[in-house]
Amino acid sequence: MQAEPISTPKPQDATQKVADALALAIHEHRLAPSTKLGEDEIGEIYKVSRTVVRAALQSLAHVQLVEIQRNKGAFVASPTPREAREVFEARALLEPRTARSAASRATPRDIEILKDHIAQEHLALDAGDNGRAINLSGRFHIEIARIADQDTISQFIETLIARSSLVIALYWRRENALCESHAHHALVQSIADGDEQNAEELMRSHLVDLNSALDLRDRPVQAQNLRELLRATDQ
Amino acid sequence: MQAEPISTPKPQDATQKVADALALAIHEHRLAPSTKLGEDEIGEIYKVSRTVVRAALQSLAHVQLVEIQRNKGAFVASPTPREAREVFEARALLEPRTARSAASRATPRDIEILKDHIAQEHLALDAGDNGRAINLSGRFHIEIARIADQDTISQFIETLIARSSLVIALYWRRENALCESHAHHALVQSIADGDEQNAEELMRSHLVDLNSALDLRDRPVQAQNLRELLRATDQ
DNA sequence: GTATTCAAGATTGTATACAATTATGTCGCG
DNA sequence: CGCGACATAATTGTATACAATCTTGAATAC
Repeated sequence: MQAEPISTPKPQDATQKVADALALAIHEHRLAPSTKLGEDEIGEIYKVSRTVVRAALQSLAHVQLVEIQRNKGAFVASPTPREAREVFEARALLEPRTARSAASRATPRDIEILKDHIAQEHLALDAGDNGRAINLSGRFHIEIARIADQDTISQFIETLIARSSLVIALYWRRENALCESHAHHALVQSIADGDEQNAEELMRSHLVDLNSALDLRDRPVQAQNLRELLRATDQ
Repeated sequence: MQAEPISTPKPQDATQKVADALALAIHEHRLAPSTKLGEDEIGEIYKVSRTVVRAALQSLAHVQLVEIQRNKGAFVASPTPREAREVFEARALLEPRTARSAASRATPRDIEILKDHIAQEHLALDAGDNGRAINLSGRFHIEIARIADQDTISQFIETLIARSSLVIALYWRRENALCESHAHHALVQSIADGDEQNAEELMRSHLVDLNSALDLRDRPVQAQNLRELLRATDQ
């Protein structure tokens, strides 16, 4: 645990705190896809009422980190291969442009932040904390979007990266996420240089690399629909 | 005094119904930007509790149709010129690609639907129902995204078009929205022909046209911060 | 007459209570 | 022994109650 901006003493929005905590757990792969998120259970954990928990869960459902089934409850989302493909297609559409824009706008301070992200990512990897590394890797992309100074598109990218974390949890096949670090480093370099063309191209190829590290062949999904599946196939 | 006329037809999700009703009202410009949306008031109108109303408002806040200020309440969103610009920039980034994809996938049934949309839009315009016309015009774009069969990007476009409705309410300067109808008609033609290149280009220029019909020069925003503004300037 | 303070009213934030739906486990029948 | 129906438990959906915060307005001091 490092110095994080914990400026939320208590009288701050409790809903946001719960949503953030759950999102972090999902991003760090501590909560696996299809995990049931009972309202009472979460409320007990965070010492808040179901009212607050429900608001948090709905918030997460809006960015598709959780799926809410009426009268059934909330579950950590479990993207289908199709959804996984779409997420990365959308990223391929948005992020290269964003990287270009970031290259044209980045301040020295921004570069510092990006390099810091990479450093922390390395630390997490060395410490074997894969979950944290994945989260940091995602936040690196979010940071670039922030630098690009396009709030609307940044928000989209943020949700896409959140979902990417789930996609990775489900469909990642390679063990070495190291290629990423190299790609990120090169990206920062081109952004620092203000080389828009290169930044855009590096981001594009980086996303292609990420995508190629996924195995999106259909698999009949796991826990969530398990009961329905078994009942349907009726073996 | 609990006796109500007949059934309280609430088999379906009440929250969604309230959210849809409010969204429609906003899209049709019956609710102006910065309008206060009191929870009790809305609850009384739709005969539901504040619990449901709050969920609906939060849902709308997620797509930025309303803005929620802590301890202050919910207001119909009032995009700044910057936000307005960003919304259309994002549309320019996403929709041409979507139109291309739609051109490659559209079925005869899809073409029927699109043409029907245009027809209804004409009817609304002739009837002088501007709100409905604007809403239909937006849904035309959403329909194209649906045909493109990319759910993730479609969702983004849907929120962008929703916000566009607010932008138009605030910054539209031309009276004649007729140009749109023509543009839509040409778009359908190219999609029906499967002419991907043309569809993409037509969508691009259509969005440029729309954007050029906006007057995004800053104006000190209106009602919402009015009180704060007056108190700050202290005249 | 203007400005400041403070108390009452109104509105939102959160917790709890009740209703509706779904899941589970037992009993009885074939 | 397996299957299905029913009762019970658990969970979610909705409503209401209470607490915290903000707004409003009036009384008072200057």
